[in-house]
Amino acid sequence: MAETLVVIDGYSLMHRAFYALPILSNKNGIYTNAVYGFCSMLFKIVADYAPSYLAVAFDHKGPTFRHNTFEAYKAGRKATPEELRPQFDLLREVLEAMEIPCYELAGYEADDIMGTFSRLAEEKMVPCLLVTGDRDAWQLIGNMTRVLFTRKGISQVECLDTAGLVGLAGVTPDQVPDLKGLMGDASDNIPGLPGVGEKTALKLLGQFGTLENVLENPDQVSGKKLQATIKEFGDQARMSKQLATIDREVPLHLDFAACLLQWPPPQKALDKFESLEMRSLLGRLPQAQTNGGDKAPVAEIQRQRLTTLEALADCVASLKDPVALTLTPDALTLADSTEREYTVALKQSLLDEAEALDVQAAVQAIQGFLEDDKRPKVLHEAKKLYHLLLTMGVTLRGIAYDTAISAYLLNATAASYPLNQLLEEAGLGSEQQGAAMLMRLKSVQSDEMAKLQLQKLFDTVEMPLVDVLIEMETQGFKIDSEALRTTGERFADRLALLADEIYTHAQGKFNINSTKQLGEVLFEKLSLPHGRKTKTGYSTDNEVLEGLRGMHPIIEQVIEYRQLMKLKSTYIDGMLAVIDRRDQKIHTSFQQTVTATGRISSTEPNLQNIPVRTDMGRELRRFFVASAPERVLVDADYSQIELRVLAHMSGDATLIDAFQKGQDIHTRTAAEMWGVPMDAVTGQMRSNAKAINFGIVYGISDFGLARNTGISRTQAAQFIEKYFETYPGVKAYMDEAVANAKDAGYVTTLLGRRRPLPELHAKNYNQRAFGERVAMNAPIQGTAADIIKLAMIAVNSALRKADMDAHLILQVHDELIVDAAAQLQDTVAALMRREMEQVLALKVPLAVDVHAGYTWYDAK
DNA sequence: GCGAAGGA
DNA sequence: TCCTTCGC
Repeated sequence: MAETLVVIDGYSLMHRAFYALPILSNKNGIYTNAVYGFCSMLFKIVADYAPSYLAVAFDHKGPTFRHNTFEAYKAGRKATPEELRPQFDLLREVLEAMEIPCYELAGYEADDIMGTFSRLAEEKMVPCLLVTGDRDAWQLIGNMTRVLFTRKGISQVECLDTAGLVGLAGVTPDQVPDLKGLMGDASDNIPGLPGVGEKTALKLLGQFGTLENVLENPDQVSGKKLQATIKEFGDQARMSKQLATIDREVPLHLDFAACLLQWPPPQKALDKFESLEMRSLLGRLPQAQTNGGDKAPVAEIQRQRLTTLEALADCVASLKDPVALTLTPDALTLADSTEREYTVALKQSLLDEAEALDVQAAVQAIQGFLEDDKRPKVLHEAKKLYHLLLTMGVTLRGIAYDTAISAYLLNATAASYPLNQLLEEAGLGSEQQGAAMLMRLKSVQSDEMAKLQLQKLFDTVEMPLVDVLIEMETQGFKIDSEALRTTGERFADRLALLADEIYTHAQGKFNINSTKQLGEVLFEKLSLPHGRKTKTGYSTDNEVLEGLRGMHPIIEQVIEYRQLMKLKSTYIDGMLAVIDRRDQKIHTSFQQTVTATGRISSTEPNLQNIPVRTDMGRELRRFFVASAPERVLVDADYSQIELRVLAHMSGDATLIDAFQKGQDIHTRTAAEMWGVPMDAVTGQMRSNAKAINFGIVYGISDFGLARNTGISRTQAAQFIEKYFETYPGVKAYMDEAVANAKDAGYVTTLLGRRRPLPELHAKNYNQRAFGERVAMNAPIQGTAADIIKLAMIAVNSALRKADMDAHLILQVHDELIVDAAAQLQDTVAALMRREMEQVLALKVPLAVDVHAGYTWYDAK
């Protein structure tokens, strides 16, 4: 088609886009999903139809000529959602930048403008394509005019010409207003004939051709009731038809020359996409014009449907490694590096149920492939898939590439890594999420990782770690649930007693767990002096309560109540709730793509925050036991790993010396800071030095240090200064780390793990200061995380190589726990110490403490 | 500092 | 959602 005019119904398409896409906001908190969807659709139309002219028509706010005819026209429409409304102005900005004209006119709707456009186009013999979800526009279809109808969401569209319309709706374009006049339209509040729906209306039009003919010959209509309706409501039907009839003579100058489409769009539009974080759109523009340039064109994927288990089995046998695989409730898809995707529809799918295969059967058909570790697999969130397949009796092996983990290495600060978003960001669109797209994503990510030198970290640390984490999760941690339950009951009794005493002192019952109510009781009813306030009331945290100790007997009881409550609810009831009935074990989930620093986290339950600091809390570790009576737990933890890493990375002579001599680091720090011999360091001095070392490790501010030690902020700042004088190498390293980070926009660990730091260029001082602390701290904590990950891989591999009856079951940041046969206790202890200490050579030795015992309490 | 969790 | 508390 030589030249085509495309006119888009802006309001309609924005609505479709808005409801089709999740409400996403960009980093400035601006909602952009509808604008994005609109543009995505626009891009697709341009790609598919290559129009010469393009315009967007909008409804004008305020009444239209239709309201003069019928007051209630479009009454009762839902208000535009809060998240959508501001996007219309944004869309206009985008369209302006693309130099695409927008038309609207007081008193008219987008339909009328489209109708006028299409009349003009027909007069000029220019083919015209109208894009809208509004069925009214179907009446505009003609020789030169077609309607692109958004069926569902924005991905499915249908291009309708006259024949297509007759096939779809059973009416000709001319009859569309008649149809609506008869049946009405609830969404526009057009009445039509009462009791006449689509079926009756179509029947009548089939018989009489037009609405007028129907109204003039009511007696020829079958059915007494219908005849009466037609006689009584004839005028209403005429008016309804009139309302539904599009005005093709809008008094508006429609300038085709102004609609001449620029493609690719001008640079200012590309900048606009960039600023709105719609970079993926850029990748869909013609090659020569893109900014970055090297995005692969999104080629068509050839899909092949597999409908038998035999075909599925043949398929995996024929695919070249590595093989990408996705499994959703709807479908199993497979692909290798060729551009073909094999799809198996699954039973749960509502569509094609007859032809669909059973998941279990499909998985079993390729069990050999799934369990073959010699067949590398590309997956998204592989660990999740592993557990899913395990419930079907299949052990997933050969996990070679996880796109979620790759995305995490490329940007560790994202909130999550959903596949559709990754595809979108990679410029691959978000609609198709099968194995072929997964394969393409891998290739985009691999290029990115190569550029950022993350390949080695990915291949030698993160991917091998997946198998280790899987094994740990599968092994689980045995719990003495009987004893745990008994203790829970004891705690409950004690809590009830405490509550009673607290109520007596408060002269009345209240909810002690409610900080609001507790604050009111303490600071209003009992008139105790209140300290800090939070946003919503008095602060009642432990620090405040400790300050009130001795002022009222209720205080100590509240403190004890708080502690017991925490222990009972989180650690007793919380653990009891997640013990696997089959094996009396807790199987935590390790998250590999969550923390900004590179640590792993543990959920459902969190086994990385089991109490150890207080005596009562530590007692709970007695319920975490070896998996059988003749077995033991071997617990190995790195001593001061972060400070050792700091010594290595900063090269500070004093710090290195301290560790090489195996000295107590806090005592040495105190001795250096106050210029006294180590044996003259008092408990207070050591404890202050410890607080500063703690602050260095966790990147706290002078403000935070002051809070933790109870000294003033100024004094804390002086302490920090003094620390830096003591360790000038550390000071120099920290300064350089911040300067480098400001320059590069990110920091890295020893193994090259990256953390982006946009905060460093924030206008706000606090944000910037925060960024600086992160720049100093993240490489330290992140490197420590790298090291223990290496250690996990090394320990696991050594245990497996020696085929020992011993398994890693837990990691707590600087600590690894192995469940082992009792006779292996010393062997395993030695193995763990060796592997952990030797995993990486630093300028200072890595020291590991190892303990063993039947319970976790005894193994510390 | 980070992350997980419970309770209101 | 906020507050609090547990670990590293």
